[in-house]
Amino acid sequence: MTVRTRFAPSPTGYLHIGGVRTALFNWLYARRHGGTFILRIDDTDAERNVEEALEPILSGLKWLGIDWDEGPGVGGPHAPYFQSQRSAGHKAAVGKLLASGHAYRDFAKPEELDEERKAAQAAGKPYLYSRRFAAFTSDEAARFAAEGRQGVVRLKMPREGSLVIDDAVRGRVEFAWEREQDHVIQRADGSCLYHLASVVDDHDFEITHVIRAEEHLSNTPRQAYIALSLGYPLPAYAHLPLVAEPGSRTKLSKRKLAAYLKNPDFRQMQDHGTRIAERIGVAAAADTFNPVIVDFYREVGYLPWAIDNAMALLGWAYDDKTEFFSRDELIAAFSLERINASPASFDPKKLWSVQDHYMHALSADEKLALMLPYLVKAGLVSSPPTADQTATVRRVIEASGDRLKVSGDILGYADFFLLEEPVLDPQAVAQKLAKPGVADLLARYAGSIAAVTPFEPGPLEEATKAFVAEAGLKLGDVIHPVRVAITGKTVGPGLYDCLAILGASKSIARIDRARGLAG
RNA sequence: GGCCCCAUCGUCUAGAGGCCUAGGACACGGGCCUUUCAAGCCUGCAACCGGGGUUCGAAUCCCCGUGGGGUCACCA
Repeated sequence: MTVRTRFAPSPTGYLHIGGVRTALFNWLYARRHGGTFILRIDDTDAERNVEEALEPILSGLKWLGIDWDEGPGVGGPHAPYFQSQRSAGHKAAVGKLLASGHAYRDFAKPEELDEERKAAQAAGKPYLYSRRFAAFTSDEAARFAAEGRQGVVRLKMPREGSLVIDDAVRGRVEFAWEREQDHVIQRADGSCLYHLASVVDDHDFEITHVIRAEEHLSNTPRQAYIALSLGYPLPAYAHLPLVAEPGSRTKLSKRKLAAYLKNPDFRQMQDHGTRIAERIGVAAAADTFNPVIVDFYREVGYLPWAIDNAMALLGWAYDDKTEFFSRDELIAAFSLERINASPASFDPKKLWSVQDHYMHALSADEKLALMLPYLVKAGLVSSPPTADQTATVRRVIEASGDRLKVSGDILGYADFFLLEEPVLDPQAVAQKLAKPGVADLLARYAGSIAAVTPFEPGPLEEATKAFVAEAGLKLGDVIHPVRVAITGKTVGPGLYDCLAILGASKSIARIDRARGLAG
């Protein structure tokens, strides 16, 4: 049997990080078993701008390297892959269910249903529809319709016995049929609902493994009932643990963003990303740009595989020590058996550290290719960058080392080299420059390095140490004010690197100018 | 509330009856290195929800509590 899995997002306008985990696991399982990974768009709820709402999802998956074998853009033998375009099949299935007595037309009004529900509640009994307005024959249906009632189609759920599924993550799970409601599968307007459509499409697509989040576990009985009634074989089920909020076990939801922002780690990640976004002209409104949404990571310059690797670790582990996997290694290592059953909370710090690890592993040239576009977008280099600019940025990247955690971080490390004048951080100026004697110190230091040749880190270090020794100072006494003088900041690459990258004339000019601000 | 799921350091997890004095990673604390900030190295702190069984032996199996979560739409 060829493994066939699917990810079936609704066009909501953004790709949620929890959805990424579900997509990733489906993809990994298919790849692991030489199977097929299918992308289906569950758009039965007829939204207005499906295309617009779908784009971020498709581009997000592509960016993450989660490629699909069948679906939008690539087609496939079971096209179309949009649920809204498969309604004929859904309606035919409803017809079959009706004909076989597994479903019925129902003419109850919402308020009548409410009444029953309330009565059951008052009696302290579990609610079960009386089927009072069920029409099992066309005569009955005609009579109800004559009363001006509207008909929907409901599942005629069994009222005894139970369903047992063998979930790949949870093991044996049993549901009593009598606890299941007669769910609506077709609306009065003839359109079909998700559960029906999903089961029919899964069967049409020959899906062998339904791998989805745990929130769907309690939907399984009605779906299994539909499948069984239609004579479909049941797929294997694997219900993944929920991706929970940072520091909690509650399902991660985009709607609760305000609460997440109270989490210091989440907040820090958000603020860091927002700072970068603002500099490159990306709209960074918190509700559309935050660490729950994949676009956030792409815009800010995280590495896609870092996100994948980090998400794979949410609810799954290979062993007691391996955490980093290449794409091929992850595929080879992945199995449903090793999925954990308990909810896993999303930890921004952990994601950050995985990102750090992968950024760390990149060569200067690889970083250059990723980071240069950020400088272009921020207007710090021309488009395309000149050879000089590129060379400077490359040196900055080398000098910055592991300080650059995401591609967008280059903005804060390269700007003072690329700008004619550094932007001075007032606090840095107050702390390091505005001290008595600093102006004089800077003048003497500028003089002492003016003649250094070549103007490179090694000789500069020697000259600086000699200067310090002669003046009877500590190294820090010189380095801190000089750093602020030439970069405007207190943090950055090593000072000798900064001087060398900037060059003798610019360095000395900046030191001279900073004397005006010094004490 | 009914049904279902879950329960090991703050977080992600390893652990399928003895390898457990419970391992790893992130975070956190201390130290080294050091011109800032990172990185790196050393080191420390920190968990089996509770109670009953079963067993020579339980984090692991069973039961009962407790706690947390999901779900109960003419949403997906």
